[in-house]
Amino acid sequence: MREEKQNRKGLWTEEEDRILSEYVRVHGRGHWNRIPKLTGLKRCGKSCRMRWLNYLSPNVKHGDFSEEEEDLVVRLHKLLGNRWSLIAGRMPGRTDNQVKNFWNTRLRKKLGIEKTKVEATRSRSSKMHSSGLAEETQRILSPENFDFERLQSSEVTVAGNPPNAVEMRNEELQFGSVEFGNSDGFDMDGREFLEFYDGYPFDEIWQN
DNA sequence: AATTTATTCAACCGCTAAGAC
DNA sequence: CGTCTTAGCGGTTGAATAAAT
Repeated sequence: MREEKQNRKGLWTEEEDRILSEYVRVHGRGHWNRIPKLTGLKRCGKSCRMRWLNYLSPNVKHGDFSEEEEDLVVRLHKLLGNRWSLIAGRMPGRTDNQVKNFWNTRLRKKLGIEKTKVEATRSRSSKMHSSGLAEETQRILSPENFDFERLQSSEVTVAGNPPNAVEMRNEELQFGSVEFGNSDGFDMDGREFLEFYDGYPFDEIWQN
């Protein structure tokens, strides 16, 4: 018995957006795959979740990235690699998808970055929680790979409020201790470095 | 003006972690 | 414990649009 529950794919129509927005307004976010049943929307839960988080949510900022945002993406990518969600978590109003697209289409070209080298593709949290981030941070912060003078002589400004960790649950994030340039007596852990790096008190960012 | 080629980015897919039961 | 469901991440695709020919 082939039920006719063929879900739609492709771009969302205004009507579909309206239905999804109304559902979220009434029921809140979550339990996305109830939506097709409750609303008759011909979209799978995963698609609904994505559409809300990346487009319909009022937290999402639309339009081109500003100069400041671009600068921040460059810096954070240098520090964190292709961890788009982490980067987006530090960019108010921007989603991981937006950051990823922006990097791959505009910045990669602009910065003259060739193919995908063996670049920090840390897939996912298990690695972030354990030694993965510490290792990666070590690598990036090593004197060969990082220009501290340039970093220290520049200012980081971010429009809007400090990014919060809502929907990200990054408060569990832990940074391994990082030592670099023992010769110049530079010594901070990853947490201290991030504070230094973008000028926000760590707790302000990572605890909601 | 028509056709081809390149660019953009919304959306998809597979996979994994975490949670529910 | 195991199995099922839900949430989340990042690489990749392809339709829509723009630029080039």
